[in-house]
Amino acid sequence: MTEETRLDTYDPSTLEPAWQERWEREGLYRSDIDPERPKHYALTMLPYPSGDLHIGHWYAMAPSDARARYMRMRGFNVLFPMGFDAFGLPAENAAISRGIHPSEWTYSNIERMRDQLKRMGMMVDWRRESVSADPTYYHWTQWFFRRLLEADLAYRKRAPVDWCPSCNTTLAREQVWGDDRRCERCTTPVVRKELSQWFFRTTRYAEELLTFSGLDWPERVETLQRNWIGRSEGASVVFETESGSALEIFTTRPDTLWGVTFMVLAPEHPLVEELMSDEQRSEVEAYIETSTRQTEIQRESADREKTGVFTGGYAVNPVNGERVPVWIADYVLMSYGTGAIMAVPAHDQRDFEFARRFGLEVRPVILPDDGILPLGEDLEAATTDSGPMAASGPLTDTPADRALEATLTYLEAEGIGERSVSYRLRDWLVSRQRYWGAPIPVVHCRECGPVAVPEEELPVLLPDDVEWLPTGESPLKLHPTWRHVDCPKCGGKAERETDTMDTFMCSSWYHLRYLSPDYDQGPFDPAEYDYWMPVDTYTGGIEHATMHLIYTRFFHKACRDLGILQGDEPMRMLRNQGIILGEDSEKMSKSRGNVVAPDELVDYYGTDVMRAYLMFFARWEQGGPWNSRGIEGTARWLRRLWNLFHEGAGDHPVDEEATRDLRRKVHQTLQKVGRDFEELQFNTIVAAMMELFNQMSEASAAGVEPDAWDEAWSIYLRMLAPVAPHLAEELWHRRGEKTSVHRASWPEIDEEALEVESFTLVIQVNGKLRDRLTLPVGTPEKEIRTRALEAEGAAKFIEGKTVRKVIVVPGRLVNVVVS
RNA sequence: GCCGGAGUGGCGGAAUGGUAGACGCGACGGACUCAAAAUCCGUUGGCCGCAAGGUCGUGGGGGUUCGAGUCCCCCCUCCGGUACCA
Repeated sequence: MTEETRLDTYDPSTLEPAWQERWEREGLYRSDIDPERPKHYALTMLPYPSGDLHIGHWYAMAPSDARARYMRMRGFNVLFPMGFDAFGLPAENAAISRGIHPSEWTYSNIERMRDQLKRMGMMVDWRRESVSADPTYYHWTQWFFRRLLEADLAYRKRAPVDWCPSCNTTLAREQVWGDDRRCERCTTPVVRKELSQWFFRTTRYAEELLTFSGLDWPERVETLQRNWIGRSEGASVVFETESGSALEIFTTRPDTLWGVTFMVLAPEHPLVEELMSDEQRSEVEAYIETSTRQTEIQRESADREKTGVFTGGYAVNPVNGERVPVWIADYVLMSYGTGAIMAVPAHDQRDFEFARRFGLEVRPVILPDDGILPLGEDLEAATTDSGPMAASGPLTDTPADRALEATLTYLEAEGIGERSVSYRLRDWLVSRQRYWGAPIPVVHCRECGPVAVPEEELPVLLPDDVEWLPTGESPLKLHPTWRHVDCPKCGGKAERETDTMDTFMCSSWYHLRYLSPDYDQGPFDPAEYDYWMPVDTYTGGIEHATMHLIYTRFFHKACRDLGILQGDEPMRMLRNQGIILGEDSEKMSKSRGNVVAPDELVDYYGTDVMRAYLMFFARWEQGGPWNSRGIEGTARWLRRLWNLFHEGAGDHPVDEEATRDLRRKVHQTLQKVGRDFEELQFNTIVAAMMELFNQMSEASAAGVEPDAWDEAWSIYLRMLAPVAPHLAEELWHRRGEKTSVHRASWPEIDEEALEVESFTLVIQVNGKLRDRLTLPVGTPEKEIRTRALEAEGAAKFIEGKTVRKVIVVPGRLVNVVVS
């Protein structure tokens, strides 16, 4: 190829496919276990095969690929695999609207996207490709489900769940987004439905999921997860009811126990039935009825007026023996804490509003700053005072900073309550009423209840012949024969579970399947696991902070506890790319017509230009609006680079200084590029290389030593290899190299070349820049000082003033303080 | 409301507490061309000035410091998350 293409213009359209073909033929990107070398597992989030590789995919993957390539040149044995998150709704919707089988739709999309990915020039070992819709894959998704079920980490319960009326399926809490509770996929507002569904016990790992030790994750993601998990410390306190049951509540303010004037239960609370008096029965039942209906319609805003009803029952406050009325209200949620609260209207705004609405007593028990306890009826809102406790029996006068601790100690000593922690995190709802997913490997038997499908019968295959009607029922339920089976336990008549699994279950372990996609003795080959795991660099969008990234951490920890794998965390380092917006700064969408089509750009500019521009155009973690003219700059850079390479340094007499300066710049750039690759600061990598290129241009005009020129190119092309792999390879071979630049190692920095003979001394007077001097390195401080004071630009600002102080920063600047 | 993050030229963006605006886009001027495009060279934060130079300048206000885009406090705006979570 080197001969034929020696035409002299940079033509990516011939050069790029030729190299791609050769790399594939030579197996350049195969990664195998090599105990001799340190490993590096680089991973980008599993793409959904939606049909075409869009600019967002490019943005996620091309810079990540450059980073992986850099790590490989640094001597790591790099695994950078790729696959597809192939189950999911769009495939099924295509079936419904166009009559194409979801499988056909999915696999033809995969074909196309695989080609597009190859065209990007990614360093992917395609032998390890995994597709989550393959039976050889979901076999193990089902196997994991079984293991979780055996360990009681999967369970089935009837509960009010979020239902998307457009997707016709339930959703996990994490998949309901925004103020108005919309479906994460299709933005339809969700509704509540009471259904029997499968859940994973993510809450069992709430505490452990809060620690991120040993992880290099963005602070932002950790915060999102912490908030999502929502840990609150407090006390659980038991109130006896007059009907004889124990009513347990959770509170973060046990120090206000003496201010309790009533209790509130969630309408669904199991004790409601027992507590309500005959007189209140009809009213209570009517309230329960309307509150259930209300949540079905839509969740109303938080600031609507409080509603509730008295149950007619009473409980006894364990700290003072007082009899307090028990109410029900929908501002208390069954799904948090114990579904019951003690109400302290004087110090909790929600309780306050409720008390005022229904004429309940308000009793302050925290002294305000003025030291005078107000009357409850005078308050206009719950107080946020932080004075000592008041009217609180034995704890009266306890100062605020000791109040919580003192109360907890008191409660424990008296046997009334104990320290307790509550989490906002809910268990993960994994049932989906859709066809195109991994079937839940369970059989329902009238005699034995839900029974796991035996391991040797896995996978439970999806039948091909199914009606895809958006009925709200699982399509598998409508299949004439599929669901009828014998119970694996008793042999009696039974039915298969017809729901499929949330696709987040598939993506919770794909990084493990990549290790050994053909392995059939288990989900992954332990030898591969031992060598490659954990993932060293994980890249993807921030939108998965509380979905995929919590699920996969939970999954990993659960599997660790089941003895399936080792280690506490699946992904050591995480980085998020931002979003590319349209040129109008709006989110890209077909309806807005602001979508950037990568294929067209690649046709026009080539992959290398595209890759380089994606690295350069914005801060990667931030993203931003696309600028189609900006790409010209990157294209120009590579074209000029091509030209300069072929023009050479020319025949000028050698300029020693230019030569020294060039070598210094080369090694400085090498240092900067290496540092920035480590931190995934892609934009400054390209900027630094452009700067070096500019200096090489100047140096060639000035005249440089051939050895220095040669060295510059040798280093330049290796730095370029991760960014523009095809161009770097082509020029590398044109220099006469016989092996691939992608097998070359990252250049070594020559510390000597970095040394400088002189430096610019900045002279400030009162902090303002007044002059600059070029001085030899090693100029004694005393001389620096005098030279600074005499410097022309500075002198006129010093004249006639008193020099108070002279700050000398060696090798950098002098600041003369005058007055 | 609460929890994060961000505000730097016309634009994208650079800057271990030490020369603000690297690099690129755009714009302007010039060369080449019959012409245009491409390419090449130069200029390009605002204001004052013929110039030398001066002066202002990193959302606003205060502070720490010899010195602040960078650290601290208060505020404003935008973006993201979350929201009757007891």
